[in-house]
Amino acid sequence: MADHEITELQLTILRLLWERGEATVADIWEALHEERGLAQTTVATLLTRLERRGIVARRAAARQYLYRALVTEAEVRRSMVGDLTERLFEGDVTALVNHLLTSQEIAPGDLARLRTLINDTESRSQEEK
Amino acid sequence: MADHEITELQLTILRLLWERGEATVADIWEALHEERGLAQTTVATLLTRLERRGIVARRAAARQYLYRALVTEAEVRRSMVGDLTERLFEGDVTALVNHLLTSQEIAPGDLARLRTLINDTESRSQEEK
DNA sequence: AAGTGAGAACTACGCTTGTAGTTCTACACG
DNA sequence: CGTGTAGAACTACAAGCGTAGTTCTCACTT
Repeated sequence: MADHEITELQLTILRLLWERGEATVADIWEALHEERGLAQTTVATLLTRLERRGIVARRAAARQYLYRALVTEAEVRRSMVGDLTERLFEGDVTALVNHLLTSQEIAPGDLARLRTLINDTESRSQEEK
Repeated sequence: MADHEITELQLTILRLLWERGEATVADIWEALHEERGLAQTTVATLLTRLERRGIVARRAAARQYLYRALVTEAEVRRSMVGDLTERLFEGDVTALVNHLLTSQEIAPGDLARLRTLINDTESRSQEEK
């Protein structure tokens, strides 16, 4: 939906929201400040900005706002993977897969799993007919 | 090599450099200003910044600098795809492929091509043994 | 030698990010 | 009823980006 460009930190926050459904600034901060050492105000700022961009929404609830994501993880993935495919491989998905096969470290066992995935996809699309 | 975060415009410029090997500001500008309507100084600024970041290098040549990329297309792809896989799929490449198969538009014919790719990769890794 | 013109260098500006301090507000408690 | 305080809102700041104008420099031309 919303035009993306989700940064790492934003994604981290979104992931927490997806996990929890709804969360307060304090919730997010608690989950984050261990590893990232962020201030609560930082988290609040981030959430406010995400809200302005229409990526999350919030509702008032007893003293604190409850935030929730307006985009799904699948949407973000689709959008980001799509962008990358477009940018780097002129939209050619098979070129991306080829890249994954050749220059990424793929465990040998993964090849078999991929074959299975492909077969499943194929039979699924067969059924749809 | 260099820590990335290559933006769209930067990638566009890099792509031109990869195509040409070396190019002047004017060359890049010429190739770009049709579609993007950029000023020459803009291109120059971009190249200067990329140089500062160690992503391109330049050498003086008769009145103008010749720029060339210090990173290869494969490196950038590896780095960017790797980042994305990490960010979005916790590094699980097969999860990325699965995503491509299920939620991206893959032409039916692509499935066969993918299978071939996998077979090739497999036999190639067999040979290496 | 002086001038001009192409290209490089410098400066600038609005925007977004990560980061966070400071101030405001309104409820709960005494 | 006054006040402390938690949480929200506002303000701030350095960096990097896209974008580009302005100034500087130096090699050729007259």
